[in-house]
Amino acid sequence: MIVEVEAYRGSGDPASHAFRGRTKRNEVMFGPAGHAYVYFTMGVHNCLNVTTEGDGMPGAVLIRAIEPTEGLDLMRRNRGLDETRRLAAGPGNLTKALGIGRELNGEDLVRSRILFLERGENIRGIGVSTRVGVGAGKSFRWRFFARDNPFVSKGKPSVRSQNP
DNA sequence: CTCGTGATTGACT
DNA sequence: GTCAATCACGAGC
Repeated sequence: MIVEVEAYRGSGDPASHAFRGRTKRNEVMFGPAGHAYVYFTMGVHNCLNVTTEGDGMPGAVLIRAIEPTEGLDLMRRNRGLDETRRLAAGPGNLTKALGIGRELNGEDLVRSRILFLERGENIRGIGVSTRVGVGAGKSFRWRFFARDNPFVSKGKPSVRSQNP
């Protein structure tokens, strides 16, 4: 169950990979909505996004944390960690737990049998904050998370914010 | 618990 | 050459 996400857009969002236009890395952000955008960062981690907008309008939602509900053993093995609360708390941890790599970049999440989303219960009590790891000047309050859910990551939002 | 720091690849300027 | 949509770990409180 997804418990923490952040939104990114190309136009008017300096923190977005797509802010300065189309590149080899970010091209799936410019494609149709509902595809996986997987990128590698900090020399170590992959991060999973779901594209939005589409039709030449770049956009994506970064999946930052999930509450594991099944496949716990596999996730523990992938992470080399026992503690359930931290298995998939944080975008890098999440992709490692689920075994998601850049080979899934561009995957059609509507049609794929490998990677897809299912509808679950609506989450009650959604918190809003600035995005994690984004410079203060670029920080819209576009992080959304399940309040009081222990599986949300411990990343610190930046202090200042401005919503367009 | 919080804070500071190093790791390590590759995309972009 | 710069630096990033991060994480783990160790020191200190």
